Amino acid sequence: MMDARKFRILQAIIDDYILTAIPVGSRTISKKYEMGLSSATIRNEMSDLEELGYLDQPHVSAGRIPSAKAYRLYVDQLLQTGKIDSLDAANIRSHFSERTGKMEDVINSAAQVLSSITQYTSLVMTPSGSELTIRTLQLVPVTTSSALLVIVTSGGIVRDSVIHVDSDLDTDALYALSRMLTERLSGHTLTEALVMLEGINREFVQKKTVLGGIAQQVAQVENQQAKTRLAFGGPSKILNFPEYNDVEKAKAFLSLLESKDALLRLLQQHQNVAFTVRIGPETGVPELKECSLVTATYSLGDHTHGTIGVIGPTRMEYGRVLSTLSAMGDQLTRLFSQDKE
Amino acid sequence: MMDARKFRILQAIIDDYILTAIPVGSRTISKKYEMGLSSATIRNEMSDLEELGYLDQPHVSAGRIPSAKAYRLYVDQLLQTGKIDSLDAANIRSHFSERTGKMEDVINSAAQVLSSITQYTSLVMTPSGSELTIRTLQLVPVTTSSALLVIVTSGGIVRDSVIHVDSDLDTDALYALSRMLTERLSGHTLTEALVMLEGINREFVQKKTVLGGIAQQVAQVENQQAKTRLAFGGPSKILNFPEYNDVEKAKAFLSLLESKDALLRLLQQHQNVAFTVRIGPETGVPELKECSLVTATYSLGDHTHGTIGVIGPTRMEYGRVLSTLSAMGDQLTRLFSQDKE
DNA sequence: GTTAGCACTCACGACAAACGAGTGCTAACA
DNA sequence: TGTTAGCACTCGTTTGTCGTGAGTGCTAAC
Repeated sequence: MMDARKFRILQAIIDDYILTAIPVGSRTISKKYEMGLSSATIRNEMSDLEELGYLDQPHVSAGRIPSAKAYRLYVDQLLQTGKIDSLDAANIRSHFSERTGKMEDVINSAAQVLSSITQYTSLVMTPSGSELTIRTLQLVPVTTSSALLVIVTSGGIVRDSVIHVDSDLDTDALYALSRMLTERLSGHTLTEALVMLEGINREFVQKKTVLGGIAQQVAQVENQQAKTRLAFGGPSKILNFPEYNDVEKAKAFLSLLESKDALLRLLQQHQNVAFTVRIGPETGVPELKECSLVTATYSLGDHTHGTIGVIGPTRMEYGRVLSTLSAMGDQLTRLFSQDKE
Repeated sequence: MMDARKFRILQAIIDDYILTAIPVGSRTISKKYEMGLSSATIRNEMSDLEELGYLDQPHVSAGRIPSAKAYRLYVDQLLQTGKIDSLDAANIRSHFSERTGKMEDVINSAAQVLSSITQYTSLVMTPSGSELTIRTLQLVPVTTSSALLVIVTSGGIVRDSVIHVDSDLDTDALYALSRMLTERLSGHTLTEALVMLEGINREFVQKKTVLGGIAQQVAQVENQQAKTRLAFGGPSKILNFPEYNDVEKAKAFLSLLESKDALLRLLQQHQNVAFTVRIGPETGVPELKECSLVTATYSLGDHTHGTIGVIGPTRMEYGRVLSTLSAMGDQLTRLFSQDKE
């Protein structure tokens, strides 16, 4: 039913459609891609391919366009043969030299680079808070009644937020408290830390306000709000593609991006797989039914993984995107493993 | 040449056009806005107004649309009579209750609220670094060779970034250094601090790496990169307006937003004026020649000012936007003056 | 199994006609 | 002298028609 020749033809159709975004006809295939077959033969094969569900026909007098099922086949093939070369590695390294160690800056910068290389909208996500272990806690006075709580976690990730503190705590007292907390909590995950903080809270009742604030903040870091965990690059890049020439569609897409929570959920779905390709309806998000989402992961060295990804039209250059993501993932992994020392 | 009646007619035309975005004809004015005048009279007046440069005519059989000059007159009138009521104050307060003290969070949240109330794209900018005075400096160890430099400035603004440190400095040493630096630099502006750091650097030659890193970072905070100083809300809101139904225009607009530097420059131009209204070409930015930019300022209590603004089509609801900005400015000012204590 | 040929379908662009919103001008009116 | 009714005119928009061409499916011959 699906022999090698059909597959070659399907591949040609997909390649052509990815390039041009216009429905491809039998003549195009027989002439542009040297198959040694006449258009009539191609036509018969295309008819079969349509029956098998790999091709759609916008209307009877137009060419065919690949279905989601076709892209799925195409991508599976791509992943299997593993033609993912890390050619762009050098390119990425050159763009990505600035070594600020702050997590937020890193993911922003990574997203920027990713979208400028791929020319698609890109997403970069930090590991979920619950997987991280604490390295240092420190309180920095801001006003007499508030302080900045800095939490340094494994992989050199820094999170901070302002909390209320009892006003009788001066800089030195805050520092002492910080050292105590660091000593006790260091090496534990945020989830564990939360439990331990309960105990500490009972122990130092007179410091209730601060400790309560800290616990609250740790909890917030744990199920981190979308805003800081997710960065994206080139959101308006989607407008470069003819399938988004419709303003309504564009608005729906951009609005989706603005509500980062939905995206976070999407990226978190398959957090442990090295590569993920979700094509059109496979994303499960109505706004993305004409988009594909390709993701890869990077490692922080200690079993925690972050996710990077690219969103574009279903007729995405999967090969190029996959290899770029792969290279970027490696780069990020290297960056964070350096930090560990 | 420009009597009261003409002005009333012009105002009606502007109001109508702001509402509908379609060229308004003489009949509409005479019927919808009860002028007690026939369409023929209005017609004569409109002809005069066009000659005076207040109205444009897309083509001969269409109605008239207000020119930039007309909006200018309209807005000046608005500002003069000062009909800017802070009606939305309660609304803003309700949206804006969360009191995280971190500057980045505050401006993001403010931008969000602003765009959700006005339904335009909003901008919120922190004061420029050079105006701020230092309150606290603190180093938090991240890895053995890097630390997070936290700079707390006047108004409770917190900036942080990772720097390299000499590896022989442990947590306590970093703390001691932090206290010393805070004691010396506290109360000085960032610009002054830079000069002083040079001196300190000569004094403690053995701490060259850290001090150098700090100086570099202070300098970077001073002419702060756009990324952290500027937040915007609802970037895709512009797509709701028919004048941006063209994908090309939309792309140009969104790309401009993505390069935050250009916007920063624009917002900084009139930093000290309470209100600014720049209409179409007045912005000086080609991409914004069909947009208006309205800004207001908020105060951090100590002579430093931040800017908030709204970008929308030239037919913007100036009155509503101005009063919303005014209310939001007050709210932010109050927020930061609380922080001061 | 492959291919040439041919009738058929149908989106798309061009062109024309009908439409109508809005104008400017003129003449009559208060 | 200012206002208004009336009317011819303009011109963008809408609607309809038609020709064109890309592409198809089917049939028959190789």
